[in-house]
Amino acid sequence: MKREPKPTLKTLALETGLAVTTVSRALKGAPEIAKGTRDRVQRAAKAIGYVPDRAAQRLRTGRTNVISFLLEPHDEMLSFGTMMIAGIMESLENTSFHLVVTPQFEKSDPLGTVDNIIRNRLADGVIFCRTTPLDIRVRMLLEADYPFICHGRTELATPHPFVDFDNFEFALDAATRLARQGCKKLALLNARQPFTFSQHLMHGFMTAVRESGVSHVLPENVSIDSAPEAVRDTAMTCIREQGVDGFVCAGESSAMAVIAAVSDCGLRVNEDIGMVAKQTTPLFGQIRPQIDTIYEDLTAAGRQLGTLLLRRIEGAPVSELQRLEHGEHRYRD
Amino acid sequence: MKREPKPTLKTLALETGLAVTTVSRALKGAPEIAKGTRDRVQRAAKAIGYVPDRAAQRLRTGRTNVISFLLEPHDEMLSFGTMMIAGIMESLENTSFHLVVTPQFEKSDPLGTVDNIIRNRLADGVIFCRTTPLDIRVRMLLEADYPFICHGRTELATPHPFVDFDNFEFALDAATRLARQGCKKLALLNARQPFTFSQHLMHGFMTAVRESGVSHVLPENVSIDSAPEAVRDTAMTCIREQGVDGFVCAGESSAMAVIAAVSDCGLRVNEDIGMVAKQTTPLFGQIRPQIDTIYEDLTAAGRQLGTLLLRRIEGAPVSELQRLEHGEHRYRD
DNA sequence: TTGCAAATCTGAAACGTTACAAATATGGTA
DNA sequence: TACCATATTTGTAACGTTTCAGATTTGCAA
Repeated sequence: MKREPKPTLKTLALETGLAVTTVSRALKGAPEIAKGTRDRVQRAAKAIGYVPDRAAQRLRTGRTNVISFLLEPHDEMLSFGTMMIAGIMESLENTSFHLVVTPQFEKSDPLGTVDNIIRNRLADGVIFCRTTPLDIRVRMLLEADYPFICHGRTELATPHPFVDFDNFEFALDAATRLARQGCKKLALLNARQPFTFSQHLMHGFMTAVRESGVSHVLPENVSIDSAPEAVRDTAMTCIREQGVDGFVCAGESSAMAVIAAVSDCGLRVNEDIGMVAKQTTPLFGQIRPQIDTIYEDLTAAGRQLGTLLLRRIEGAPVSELQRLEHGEHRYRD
Repeated sequence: MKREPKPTLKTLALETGLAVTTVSRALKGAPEIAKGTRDRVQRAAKAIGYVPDRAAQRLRTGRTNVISFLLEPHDEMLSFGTMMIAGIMESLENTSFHLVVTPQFEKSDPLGTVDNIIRNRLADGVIFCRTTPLDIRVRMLLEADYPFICHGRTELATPHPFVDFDNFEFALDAATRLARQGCKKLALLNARQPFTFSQHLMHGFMTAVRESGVSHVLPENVSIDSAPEAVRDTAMTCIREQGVDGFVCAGESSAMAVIAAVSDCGLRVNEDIGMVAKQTTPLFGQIRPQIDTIYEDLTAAGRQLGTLLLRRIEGAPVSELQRLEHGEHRYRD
């Protein structure tokens, strides 16, 4: 690998006849460096294309200029990761931060992953998703006073930065709409138990059920993380054996499975069986028959997560770093 | 942020009564360190949870222990990124490498991104996708003799590592199948021109068309990157005005758009209009009506990319670092 | 002219690691 | 016992940056 020596502060010092220290300070615009010198150094730096060495900076200052994003690679929603990442990247543009994606296989203890980051100062801040009510990662990071932000809320007493989607509202609106459409028995295809947002979904769903007086079913063996085949089978059982005529789907994947189930039952979506699903990709608007959806913008969420985390790193108070986003109705009519 | 001082080589040296140098070499199992000493040091390291400081190593050795993955965040196939990343991560497990995702907005010059990586040695190796026949990134990296691997091939004279999917074969098989099913006029929903694999697709498609004597259409205003609405409109035009009765879809998103188009024309997929699509997510198996697909395993591709790149970094010859993967037929019968 | 504060600039040390040359210990042979 | 080769360990320097304390220069009042 060819390597013409990279320009360093020393190069610049030689070039300008100044001391390394002076060059360093001039580049970051320190006020005790004469204006003329500052300009001269900065011009020289631009000219030879100087960029500070991250490793050296990191070694010296302890700042890594890295944001670590914990990703469960086999997430049910494949597009989830990319959209989040796209958003985070946008928020990091024009900063010196790099985005490191750290695998967090669910079975392998999240503890180890986070502990590793904390103890070896692998990042200046951490972002993660799929938050649980008593999330161990949140507890560890709070304990270490390490900057982080998560997608989803916890039930912990200590407030912490988060970005969440209002899943209560989503499920409430969705179920209410189905009831208004005349559905008599609703099913909720929920997220997996451990995640906080599954409780929000459930709560919203049950509130609507109660308010509108319809009956309901909560399939237990299956979640939006389950294999689509399993979801489809469960949905068919709901339809055939339990008289369900309306589904609230918390994910696109399970929505497709429900559509498949309806079709495989010889019934028609919307006509015979009502559906409202959460939509997170534009793609889903092309599904036929079209269904009512409520849109969650994950790229925007990623952008928020990144932006707020940067603020957190700069020391902003937690109270300014909490966001609850709302869904956008995309109903057919 | 609480910081109990991280154990370093010095800590270990004090603890064991050895010199820092000795500790360093003992930890990497250098043969000139007495067996007993090595064991002692390694045990001590384990005990206090010593992990070498990445910044210091990087500064000293020039090795970054970083793989940079160039990602176009607004890719047409949202799941693409996550699946690739999942694969790359798997290949990096149990190595000291971290995965840095570097944004590569298509309009913003890829030149800058790659040049930055090369000049500032931001990574030990680079992975990217959406390769073009005369890909500028490939040329720059070859020129700099910088380790990299790409998803897709080029037409450059210098051989280089790659992992590609046999899109020629895919399009050939898909079109042939449609012709056998009795379709008379086929359309190819291709990738965008600039990418090498669009030529492979075209070539495979045309070969099948020629061999089976059917007629064909190559919609030009639209690609698998286009908005689904545009694809759908084009597909409807194909069906209504050009008599197309079979589609080869190079992507899931456009496949859904075609299904929508067929449905919106009041026709039935498979019965009236034949389709074969490339499938890259399990989700797509739930689409109704079911359609014939050929499966491309992107996670496996990511795994390959990572593994081969690591070999490249270790100096393996290019000839061992080229792979062409084949699709897996998922036909309905 | 002298003195002194303010304005600029500089040198040395340190972050944690590895490479190199050199020092010491060990064992065996003359 | 003296000596040398081998085995093992050590000290120093360097990677590129920032920080700290200190050095030099400048301008101006006395």
